[in-house]
This record gives sequence, C-alpha cells and structure tokens, in this order.
Amino acid sequence: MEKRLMEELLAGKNRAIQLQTLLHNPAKDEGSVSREELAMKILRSFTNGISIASSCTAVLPAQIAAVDCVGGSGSGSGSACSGEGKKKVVKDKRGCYKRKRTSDAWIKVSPTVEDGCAWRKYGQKHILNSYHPRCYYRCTHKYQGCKAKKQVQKIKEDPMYQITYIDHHTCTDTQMMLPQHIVEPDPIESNLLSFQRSIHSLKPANVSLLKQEFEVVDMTQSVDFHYAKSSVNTSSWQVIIRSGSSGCKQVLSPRIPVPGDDLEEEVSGLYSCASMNSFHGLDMEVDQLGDIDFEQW
DNA sequence: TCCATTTGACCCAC
DNA sequence: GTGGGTCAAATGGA
Repeated sequence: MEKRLMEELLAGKNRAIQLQTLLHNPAKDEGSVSREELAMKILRSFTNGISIASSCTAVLPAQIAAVDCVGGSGSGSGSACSGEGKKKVVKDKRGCYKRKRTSDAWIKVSPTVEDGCAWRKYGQKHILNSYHPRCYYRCTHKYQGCKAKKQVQKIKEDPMYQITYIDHHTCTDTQMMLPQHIVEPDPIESNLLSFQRSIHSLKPANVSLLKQEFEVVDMTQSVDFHYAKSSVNTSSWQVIIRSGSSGCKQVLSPRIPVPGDDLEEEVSGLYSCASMNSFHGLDMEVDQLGDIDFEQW
C-alpha cells in the first residue's frame, strides 16, 4: 500500500509538471493531452492517494507527523519535532484526539452557516492544526429540552463551512424545519453515485476525510454527510452522502462484524452508484477493494 | 432588563 | 499531559 501510495503521488506530481508546462506554453495543448484531462488525472491521483492512505492509517500517522516536522510550521513546533524515543510516541498522538460520539450526528459542508433554525452560541475554541476556530451552538429552545447542537468550522479561505449537527431538534419551533435528508437510509436508491473504494476505517471521525475528498471535486455543491448506527442493537455505522443540489445520495453499508472487531472503530464500505453528474472526479479504480488486508482487522 | 456573545476556566476522554 | 467540548461570569446591544 505504501508503494502504491508513493506511485499515485509521483504520478500526480508528474502530471502536475505536465500541466505546468502546458500552462506556460499553451501551444502544446493541441494534439496532446488537454489541460482538463491532466487536471482530471491529477485529481484522480490524489484522490486515489487519499484512499490508499486511509487504508493504512495504522502506519501513516507517524510518517505524516515526520513529514510535518520536515516541513516545519515555524514557531512553537520545534520542540514537538525534536522529541525522541518514548516522548515521541506521545507527541505523535497529538491532534488525533477525537471524542466518541454517542448520539446521532451528521456533517454538512455548506457555503453558508444559515439553516433556518435558531441557534445560540455557547463556545468557541481554536482547534489544533486548524486556522479557523470552531464555534459551538445549541438550540435556542433548550428550555423545551431540545438537545440539538451544532459545531461550525470554517474550512477554507473561501466561504465554506463544515457544520456538524448533533442530535435532532425536539422543540416545536424547529420540528417543521428539520432537513429533509434526515431519514432512514435507503440502500436501494436509484439515484446513487457510482464509484468504489477501499476504506480501512470508516468511522464518524473519518467522515471528515470523505468530506475533504468531495470538497476537492466540487466546491460549489452543498454536501451532507450523515452517519448513524445502522440499528439500535449494533455497533455498525452507516454513512450517507448526499449532494444538496442534485439529490444524489450514497449509502455506505457496514460489513458484517466478526469476532475480534473493534466494532466502534472499524467499518468498511462499498460504494455503488449510477449518477456521475456531480462527482465525476471520483471514478476510482474498481480493483481497490482487493487491496484490503482483512487480516489486519 | 433581557438576551446573545465572548472568553477564560474547567472537565474529561484519550 | 493534552486537546476538544462545555460552563459560566463578564460584557455589550437592543
């Protein structure tokens, strides 16, 4: 997997160089690979790279941390990179902390934070490795016992926000405003996206990784990510990805758990679909599932 | 006066 | 020990 990841990254780099050459000398565009094709191939390389990286999360974090040290973000990071031995193990875990969610939650990527509901801000935190702070909101009608909350984080310089909704509104004022996508997943949906990939650890915390992939493909779309327990009595998660404007929906069904699984942590996904109009850049290679090392699980 | 926002402190999972 | 999430006093605007 590491070898494949390096190959994808190198392929992406080479295509980027080709694209740079084309941009500097547009005359070469005719008769050869077009800039659009190159851009698509670059995108595909990095998308595949992300897919492979997510499949070997047990190995990559330390390596990525090492790369970060080489890159060096300047002040304050020096000591974090100079650690050795036992101390380094602790530092490698920094920034990876994610609290387990015990309630229903879903992620929406939107150019606006407005959703028609009344929210009250109750906190703001600077998140490690994030340039923008994360804002915490709860439903204004908490006196009605409404537990709905949301977290808003600006994810790019462009007005694009990652909004994490936690729990549904129970207050009467917002019942009518509940997003239409908060429904039971329907695996047999005719309007599905179509691509296939391997996911070593698809879990709530990693939905943001999926989100980032979609972001790269189409920044103009409002995309919802919703994850929930597939049933009350299981620890398996289902993830639904829906494009706001096209209505395309994708359901990632969990595999059947086997003894020894960390059920809270591990879910594999197989995507299937038919509509490519919104996420045409995600036509991944169909043989990637063969790369999953089930023995690791 | 009421309500929303800000922000430092605190709690707790990791 | 650290980072993410929440609390609550202080502050400001209507």
